[in-house]
Amino acid sequence: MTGTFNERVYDVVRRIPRGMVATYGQVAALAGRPRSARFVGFALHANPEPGVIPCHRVVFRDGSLAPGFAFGGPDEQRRLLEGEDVAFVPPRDGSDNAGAEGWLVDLDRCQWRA
DNA sequence: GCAATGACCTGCT
DNA sequence: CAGCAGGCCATTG
Repeated sequence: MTGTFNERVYDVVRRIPRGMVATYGQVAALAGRPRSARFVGFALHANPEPGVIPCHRVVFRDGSLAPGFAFGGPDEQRRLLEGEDVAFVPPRDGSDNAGAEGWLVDLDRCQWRA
């Protein structure tokens, strides 16, 4: 189990500081597989260590969250991000928002950079 | 043990 | 400008 791409993803997500969010592509890139963002979601879905891996800090490239697949519900995910001082912004015109309540994370201010 | 799918992203037509 | 297809590793049935 150790030394797998999946484990590397958990390590990156776990390194995300509070109040910051990372995108799947970014986590995948930091994990060493910029073209394997799909498996990042798979890894988080497996979530072998809940409470240790802040899956709610991982969002899409657009800043939207994962509707229906959140650990406890999209409403809970947005609530957690707000509780961590994460900046939320209304959806821009022209962008289809698939997030919770149509609120997107302000990647310009809260996107975690290595 | 084999086969198919999976919270995505990027590039090309 | 918009739509379509491909790519990668691991987990589950």
